[in-house]
Amino acid sequence: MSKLPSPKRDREATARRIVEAAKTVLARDGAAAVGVNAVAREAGVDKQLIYRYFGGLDGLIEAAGGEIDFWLTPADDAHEAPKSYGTGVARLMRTYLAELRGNPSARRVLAAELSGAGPAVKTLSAARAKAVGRWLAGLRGRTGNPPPGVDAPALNAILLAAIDHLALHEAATGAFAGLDLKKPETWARLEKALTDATALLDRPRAGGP
Amino acid sequence: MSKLPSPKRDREATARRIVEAAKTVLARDGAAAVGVNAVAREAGVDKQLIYRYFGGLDGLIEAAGGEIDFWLTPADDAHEAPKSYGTGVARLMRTYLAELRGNPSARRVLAAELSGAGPAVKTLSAARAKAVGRWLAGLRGRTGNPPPGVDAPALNAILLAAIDHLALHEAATGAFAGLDLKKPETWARLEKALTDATALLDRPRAGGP
DNA sequence: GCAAAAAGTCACCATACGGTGACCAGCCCC
DNA sequence: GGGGCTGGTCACCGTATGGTGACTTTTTGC
Repeated sequence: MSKLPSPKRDREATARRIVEAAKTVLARDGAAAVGVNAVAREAGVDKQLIYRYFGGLDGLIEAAGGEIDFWLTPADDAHEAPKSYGTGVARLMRTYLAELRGNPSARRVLAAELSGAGPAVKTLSAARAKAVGRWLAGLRGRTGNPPPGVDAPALNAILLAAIDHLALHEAATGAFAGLDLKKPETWARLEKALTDATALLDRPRAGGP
Repeated sequence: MSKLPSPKRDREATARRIVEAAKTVLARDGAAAVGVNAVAREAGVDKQLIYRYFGGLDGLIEAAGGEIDFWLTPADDAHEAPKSYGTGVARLMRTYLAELRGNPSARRVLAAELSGAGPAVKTLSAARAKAVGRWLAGLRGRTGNPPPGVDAPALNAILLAAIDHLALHEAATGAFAGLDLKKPETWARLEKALTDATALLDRPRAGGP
């Protein structure tokens, strides 16, 4: 047998385990905790291997960053076409919000981007930006373009930013701007307000008819 | 001379310097950097004093947290009453956005809340929540209440969350949801979209007349 | 079969951290 | 003056980090 490596002493498998451990640590303990020792410990491997295989933490992060789609399981609920661009966005926002609130790992990655900790940031946010872009483009393909005179990208960005921020605050502080984010009814109100805001996407002008 | 303490060996002054140093470190290096050693070094003081005067890091944070209004120089532009609740909120949001974008220390504190690093979070966010609450209440006092049927707190929270998040992303990654946050025209678009969204605050119902 | 290369492990270094105890140096008051 | 008291400093401990060199064990190629 020439090509199949025996189960032990397999470089590729070990490198994979290291990358996986890095993602795990990032998701579980946050960006600040991602270090050579912690990752090696998580992987059950000597940290020396990280230096050998990836040239250090930076290389590891770069390698791991490329694999981070795991946190945006897109939930492509494309099964039926929405009535309008705005209602499509509304549904997408609700889906995204639910996904984010139920996914601590995703929130950790989100927070990591903001903290600006280390070189992980740019690779992570680049990957995420691409995913979000693809996502919105897909929606536009399904529902047609928003009406002219409406700056859909700007409004979408605002809604997404709000969702990200509120989900982050739910986990970090449990409150925001006087709202108790631990109560389910607060989230119902926020969801409704979010949905109402998407109505702006379907008007030719914000001022009304 | 009975009451004036000599320039050295003044407990109150030293304690003040320590608190000041803590705030400086927090604003300059972020929440993760706030530690006994770093603060003592910044204050030019032995860390032992931190334990003696504040009982440790937690006490210090608590003492410093109470003083943190510095980053929300409120810019109380109350000089003239706005036409409606919505336009008042719009102006307030614009002011807040400008303040936040121009104040790196404020952003650091904001990010600190999200990172959930250490015990600083809860005191900080509590102080901030109180300030924001006072702020919005003041506005309501000047412009009257929003029309019924509009969930103003929820929408305000969404707008504030979006502003926070976008300002944070400008500093951390320079982009969000496909928008280039380094270009001034992007911010003009966002400001306009934000302003448009505040129009929802003046309608009795989001669905139109 | 055997040597070389590769995979994995161990021991160590310098540094920094949070935390604690002992030690000086002024001040106040009896 | 001579205790106390208190503000301030120094030295140290245990632990954890990032990083490096030397070592052993396995796999591979000839």
